[in-house]
Amino acid sequence: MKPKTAKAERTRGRILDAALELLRERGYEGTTMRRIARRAGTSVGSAYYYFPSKGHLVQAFYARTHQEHLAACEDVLASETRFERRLAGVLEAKLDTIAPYHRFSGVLFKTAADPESPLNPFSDDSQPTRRQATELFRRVVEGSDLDLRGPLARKLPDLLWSYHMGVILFWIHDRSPGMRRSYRLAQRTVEIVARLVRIANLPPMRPLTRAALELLRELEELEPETEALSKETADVRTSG
Amino acid sequence: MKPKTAKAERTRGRILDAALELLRERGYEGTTMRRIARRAGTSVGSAYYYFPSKGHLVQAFYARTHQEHLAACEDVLASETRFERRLAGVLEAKLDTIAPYHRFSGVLFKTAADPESPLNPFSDDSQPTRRQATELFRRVVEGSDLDLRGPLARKLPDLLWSYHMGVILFWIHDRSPGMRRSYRLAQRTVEIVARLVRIANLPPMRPLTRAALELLRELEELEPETEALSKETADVRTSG
DNA sequence: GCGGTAATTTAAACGCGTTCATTTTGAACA
DNA sequence: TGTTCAAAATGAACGCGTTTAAATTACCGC
Repeated sequence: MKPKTAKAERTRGRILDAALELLRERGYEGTTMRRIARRAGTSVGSAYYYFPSKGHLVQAFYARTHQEHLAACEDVLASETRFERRLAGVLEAKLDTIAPYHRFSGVLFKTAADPESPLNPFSDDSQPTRRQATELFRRVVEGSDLDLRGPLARKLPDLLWSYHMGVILFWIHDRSPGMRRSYRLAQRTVEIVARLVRIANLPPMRPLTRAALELLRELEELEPETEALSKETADVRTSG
Repeated sequence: MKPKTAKAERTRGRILDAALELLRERGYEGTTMRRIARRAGTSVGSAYYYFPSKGHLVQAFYARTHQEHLAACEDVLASETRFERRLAGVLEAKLDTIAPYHRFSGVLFKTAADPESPLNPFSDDSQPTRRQATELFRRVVEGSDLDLRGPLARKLPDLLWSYHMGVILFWIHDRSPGMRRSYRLAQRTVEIVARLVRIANLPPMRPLTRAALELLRELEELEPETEALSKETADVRTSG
């Protein structure tokens, strides 16, 4: 529910602030709806009046860390032109940004695998954040020394986003001090990814590259619903 | 808690049966501990006497579907020798096996991303199941026409297991009728994976392959704890 | 300022997973 | 057969996320 009065605006703000504070201080499980309400000086029902679920509050938390990540990327994206450096810079900035939340990252990120959850990166609720994320990887590619054309150029940002989610999945399970292994994984896989991308369009690899891109295209074609259709086709589907 | 009397054995069995039935009938959320206890003709405390948490009951459910999957793979592993066919057969058998559980798969599999959860495939509780799974992919490779040697041969089963988890992640989010897109993804990526594996040891790809395998080795070296150490090192760590 | 109506706030309630003090059971031994 | 005691079973209780009916508040046209 969007606030419609000035006071409501303030209440909503207090709830969100309380939630973000508590998530930082106590992690996901330690952040209960009752505690959020108490700190915000309101009632639990009020929190639900503005946010449909606890997950939506966490979603706001994600959005904020994503903003921090974007800011942390600006330097490297402005100064580096080598693809490897740009990609590594973005990934390291990401790991730096999310580092404070590692101890409760599991619960925080696990729900991302649940198709019903608002935290799922493919859900409608996450679309703005995800769009911004692939946009970031588009900048990584376009400002780099890679000279790509054709379908690979179009699809690469999405592929890099998926790859970056893989790094995060690894990070979630990383128990090494300072998440050393995750930084190492990022560094080393960046080298490999860059080499793969650079040779993808060379003659010996062309058929394989073509097959992979063709697969992506086909899967998109089979995509059951995109944002625009979902409402109109709902009735059609049930009657068909 | 392990049952120590014949009657206890029966109680434990009734609880497990009730849980598996309900998971099939009503999915994860519909399967409450109270309902499990009622159907088993016992109390909720009793269920907790034998199973530490609801997650451990689900873990038993996993183990059973994995057994079904193994059985469903026997035919193709006995008759086919082409690597592509063996891998595709195993993946299709997997999708077939888990198909009945798709509607509640999200909640069922999401917890796999939580490092604290007993369902996490890297957790100690899941180790037997995971060992069996990589063992399955070892059979896929070893009974095939692939002529591999060296580190790639040793690591390939683990890599295939990770790849297969990726297919499952896709399947969880797949909303197409009959999970068409997932089957298609499996078919097509198998072709790509097979081609990648076959060319990995060819001269032009050697350096890249070597780099990737070196990365795997290094990450294993940094691995913070393996099953054997965890207890002894716990004290050391806290005092260091 | 006032009254009406829509927006906001509240507290109680629900069912959930989990815990625990307590009671009951049953097998081994006298 | 009766006694003992670990094993097994119980149900009330806790805090959680979420829902809801009812009460209160803020705003707008008079």
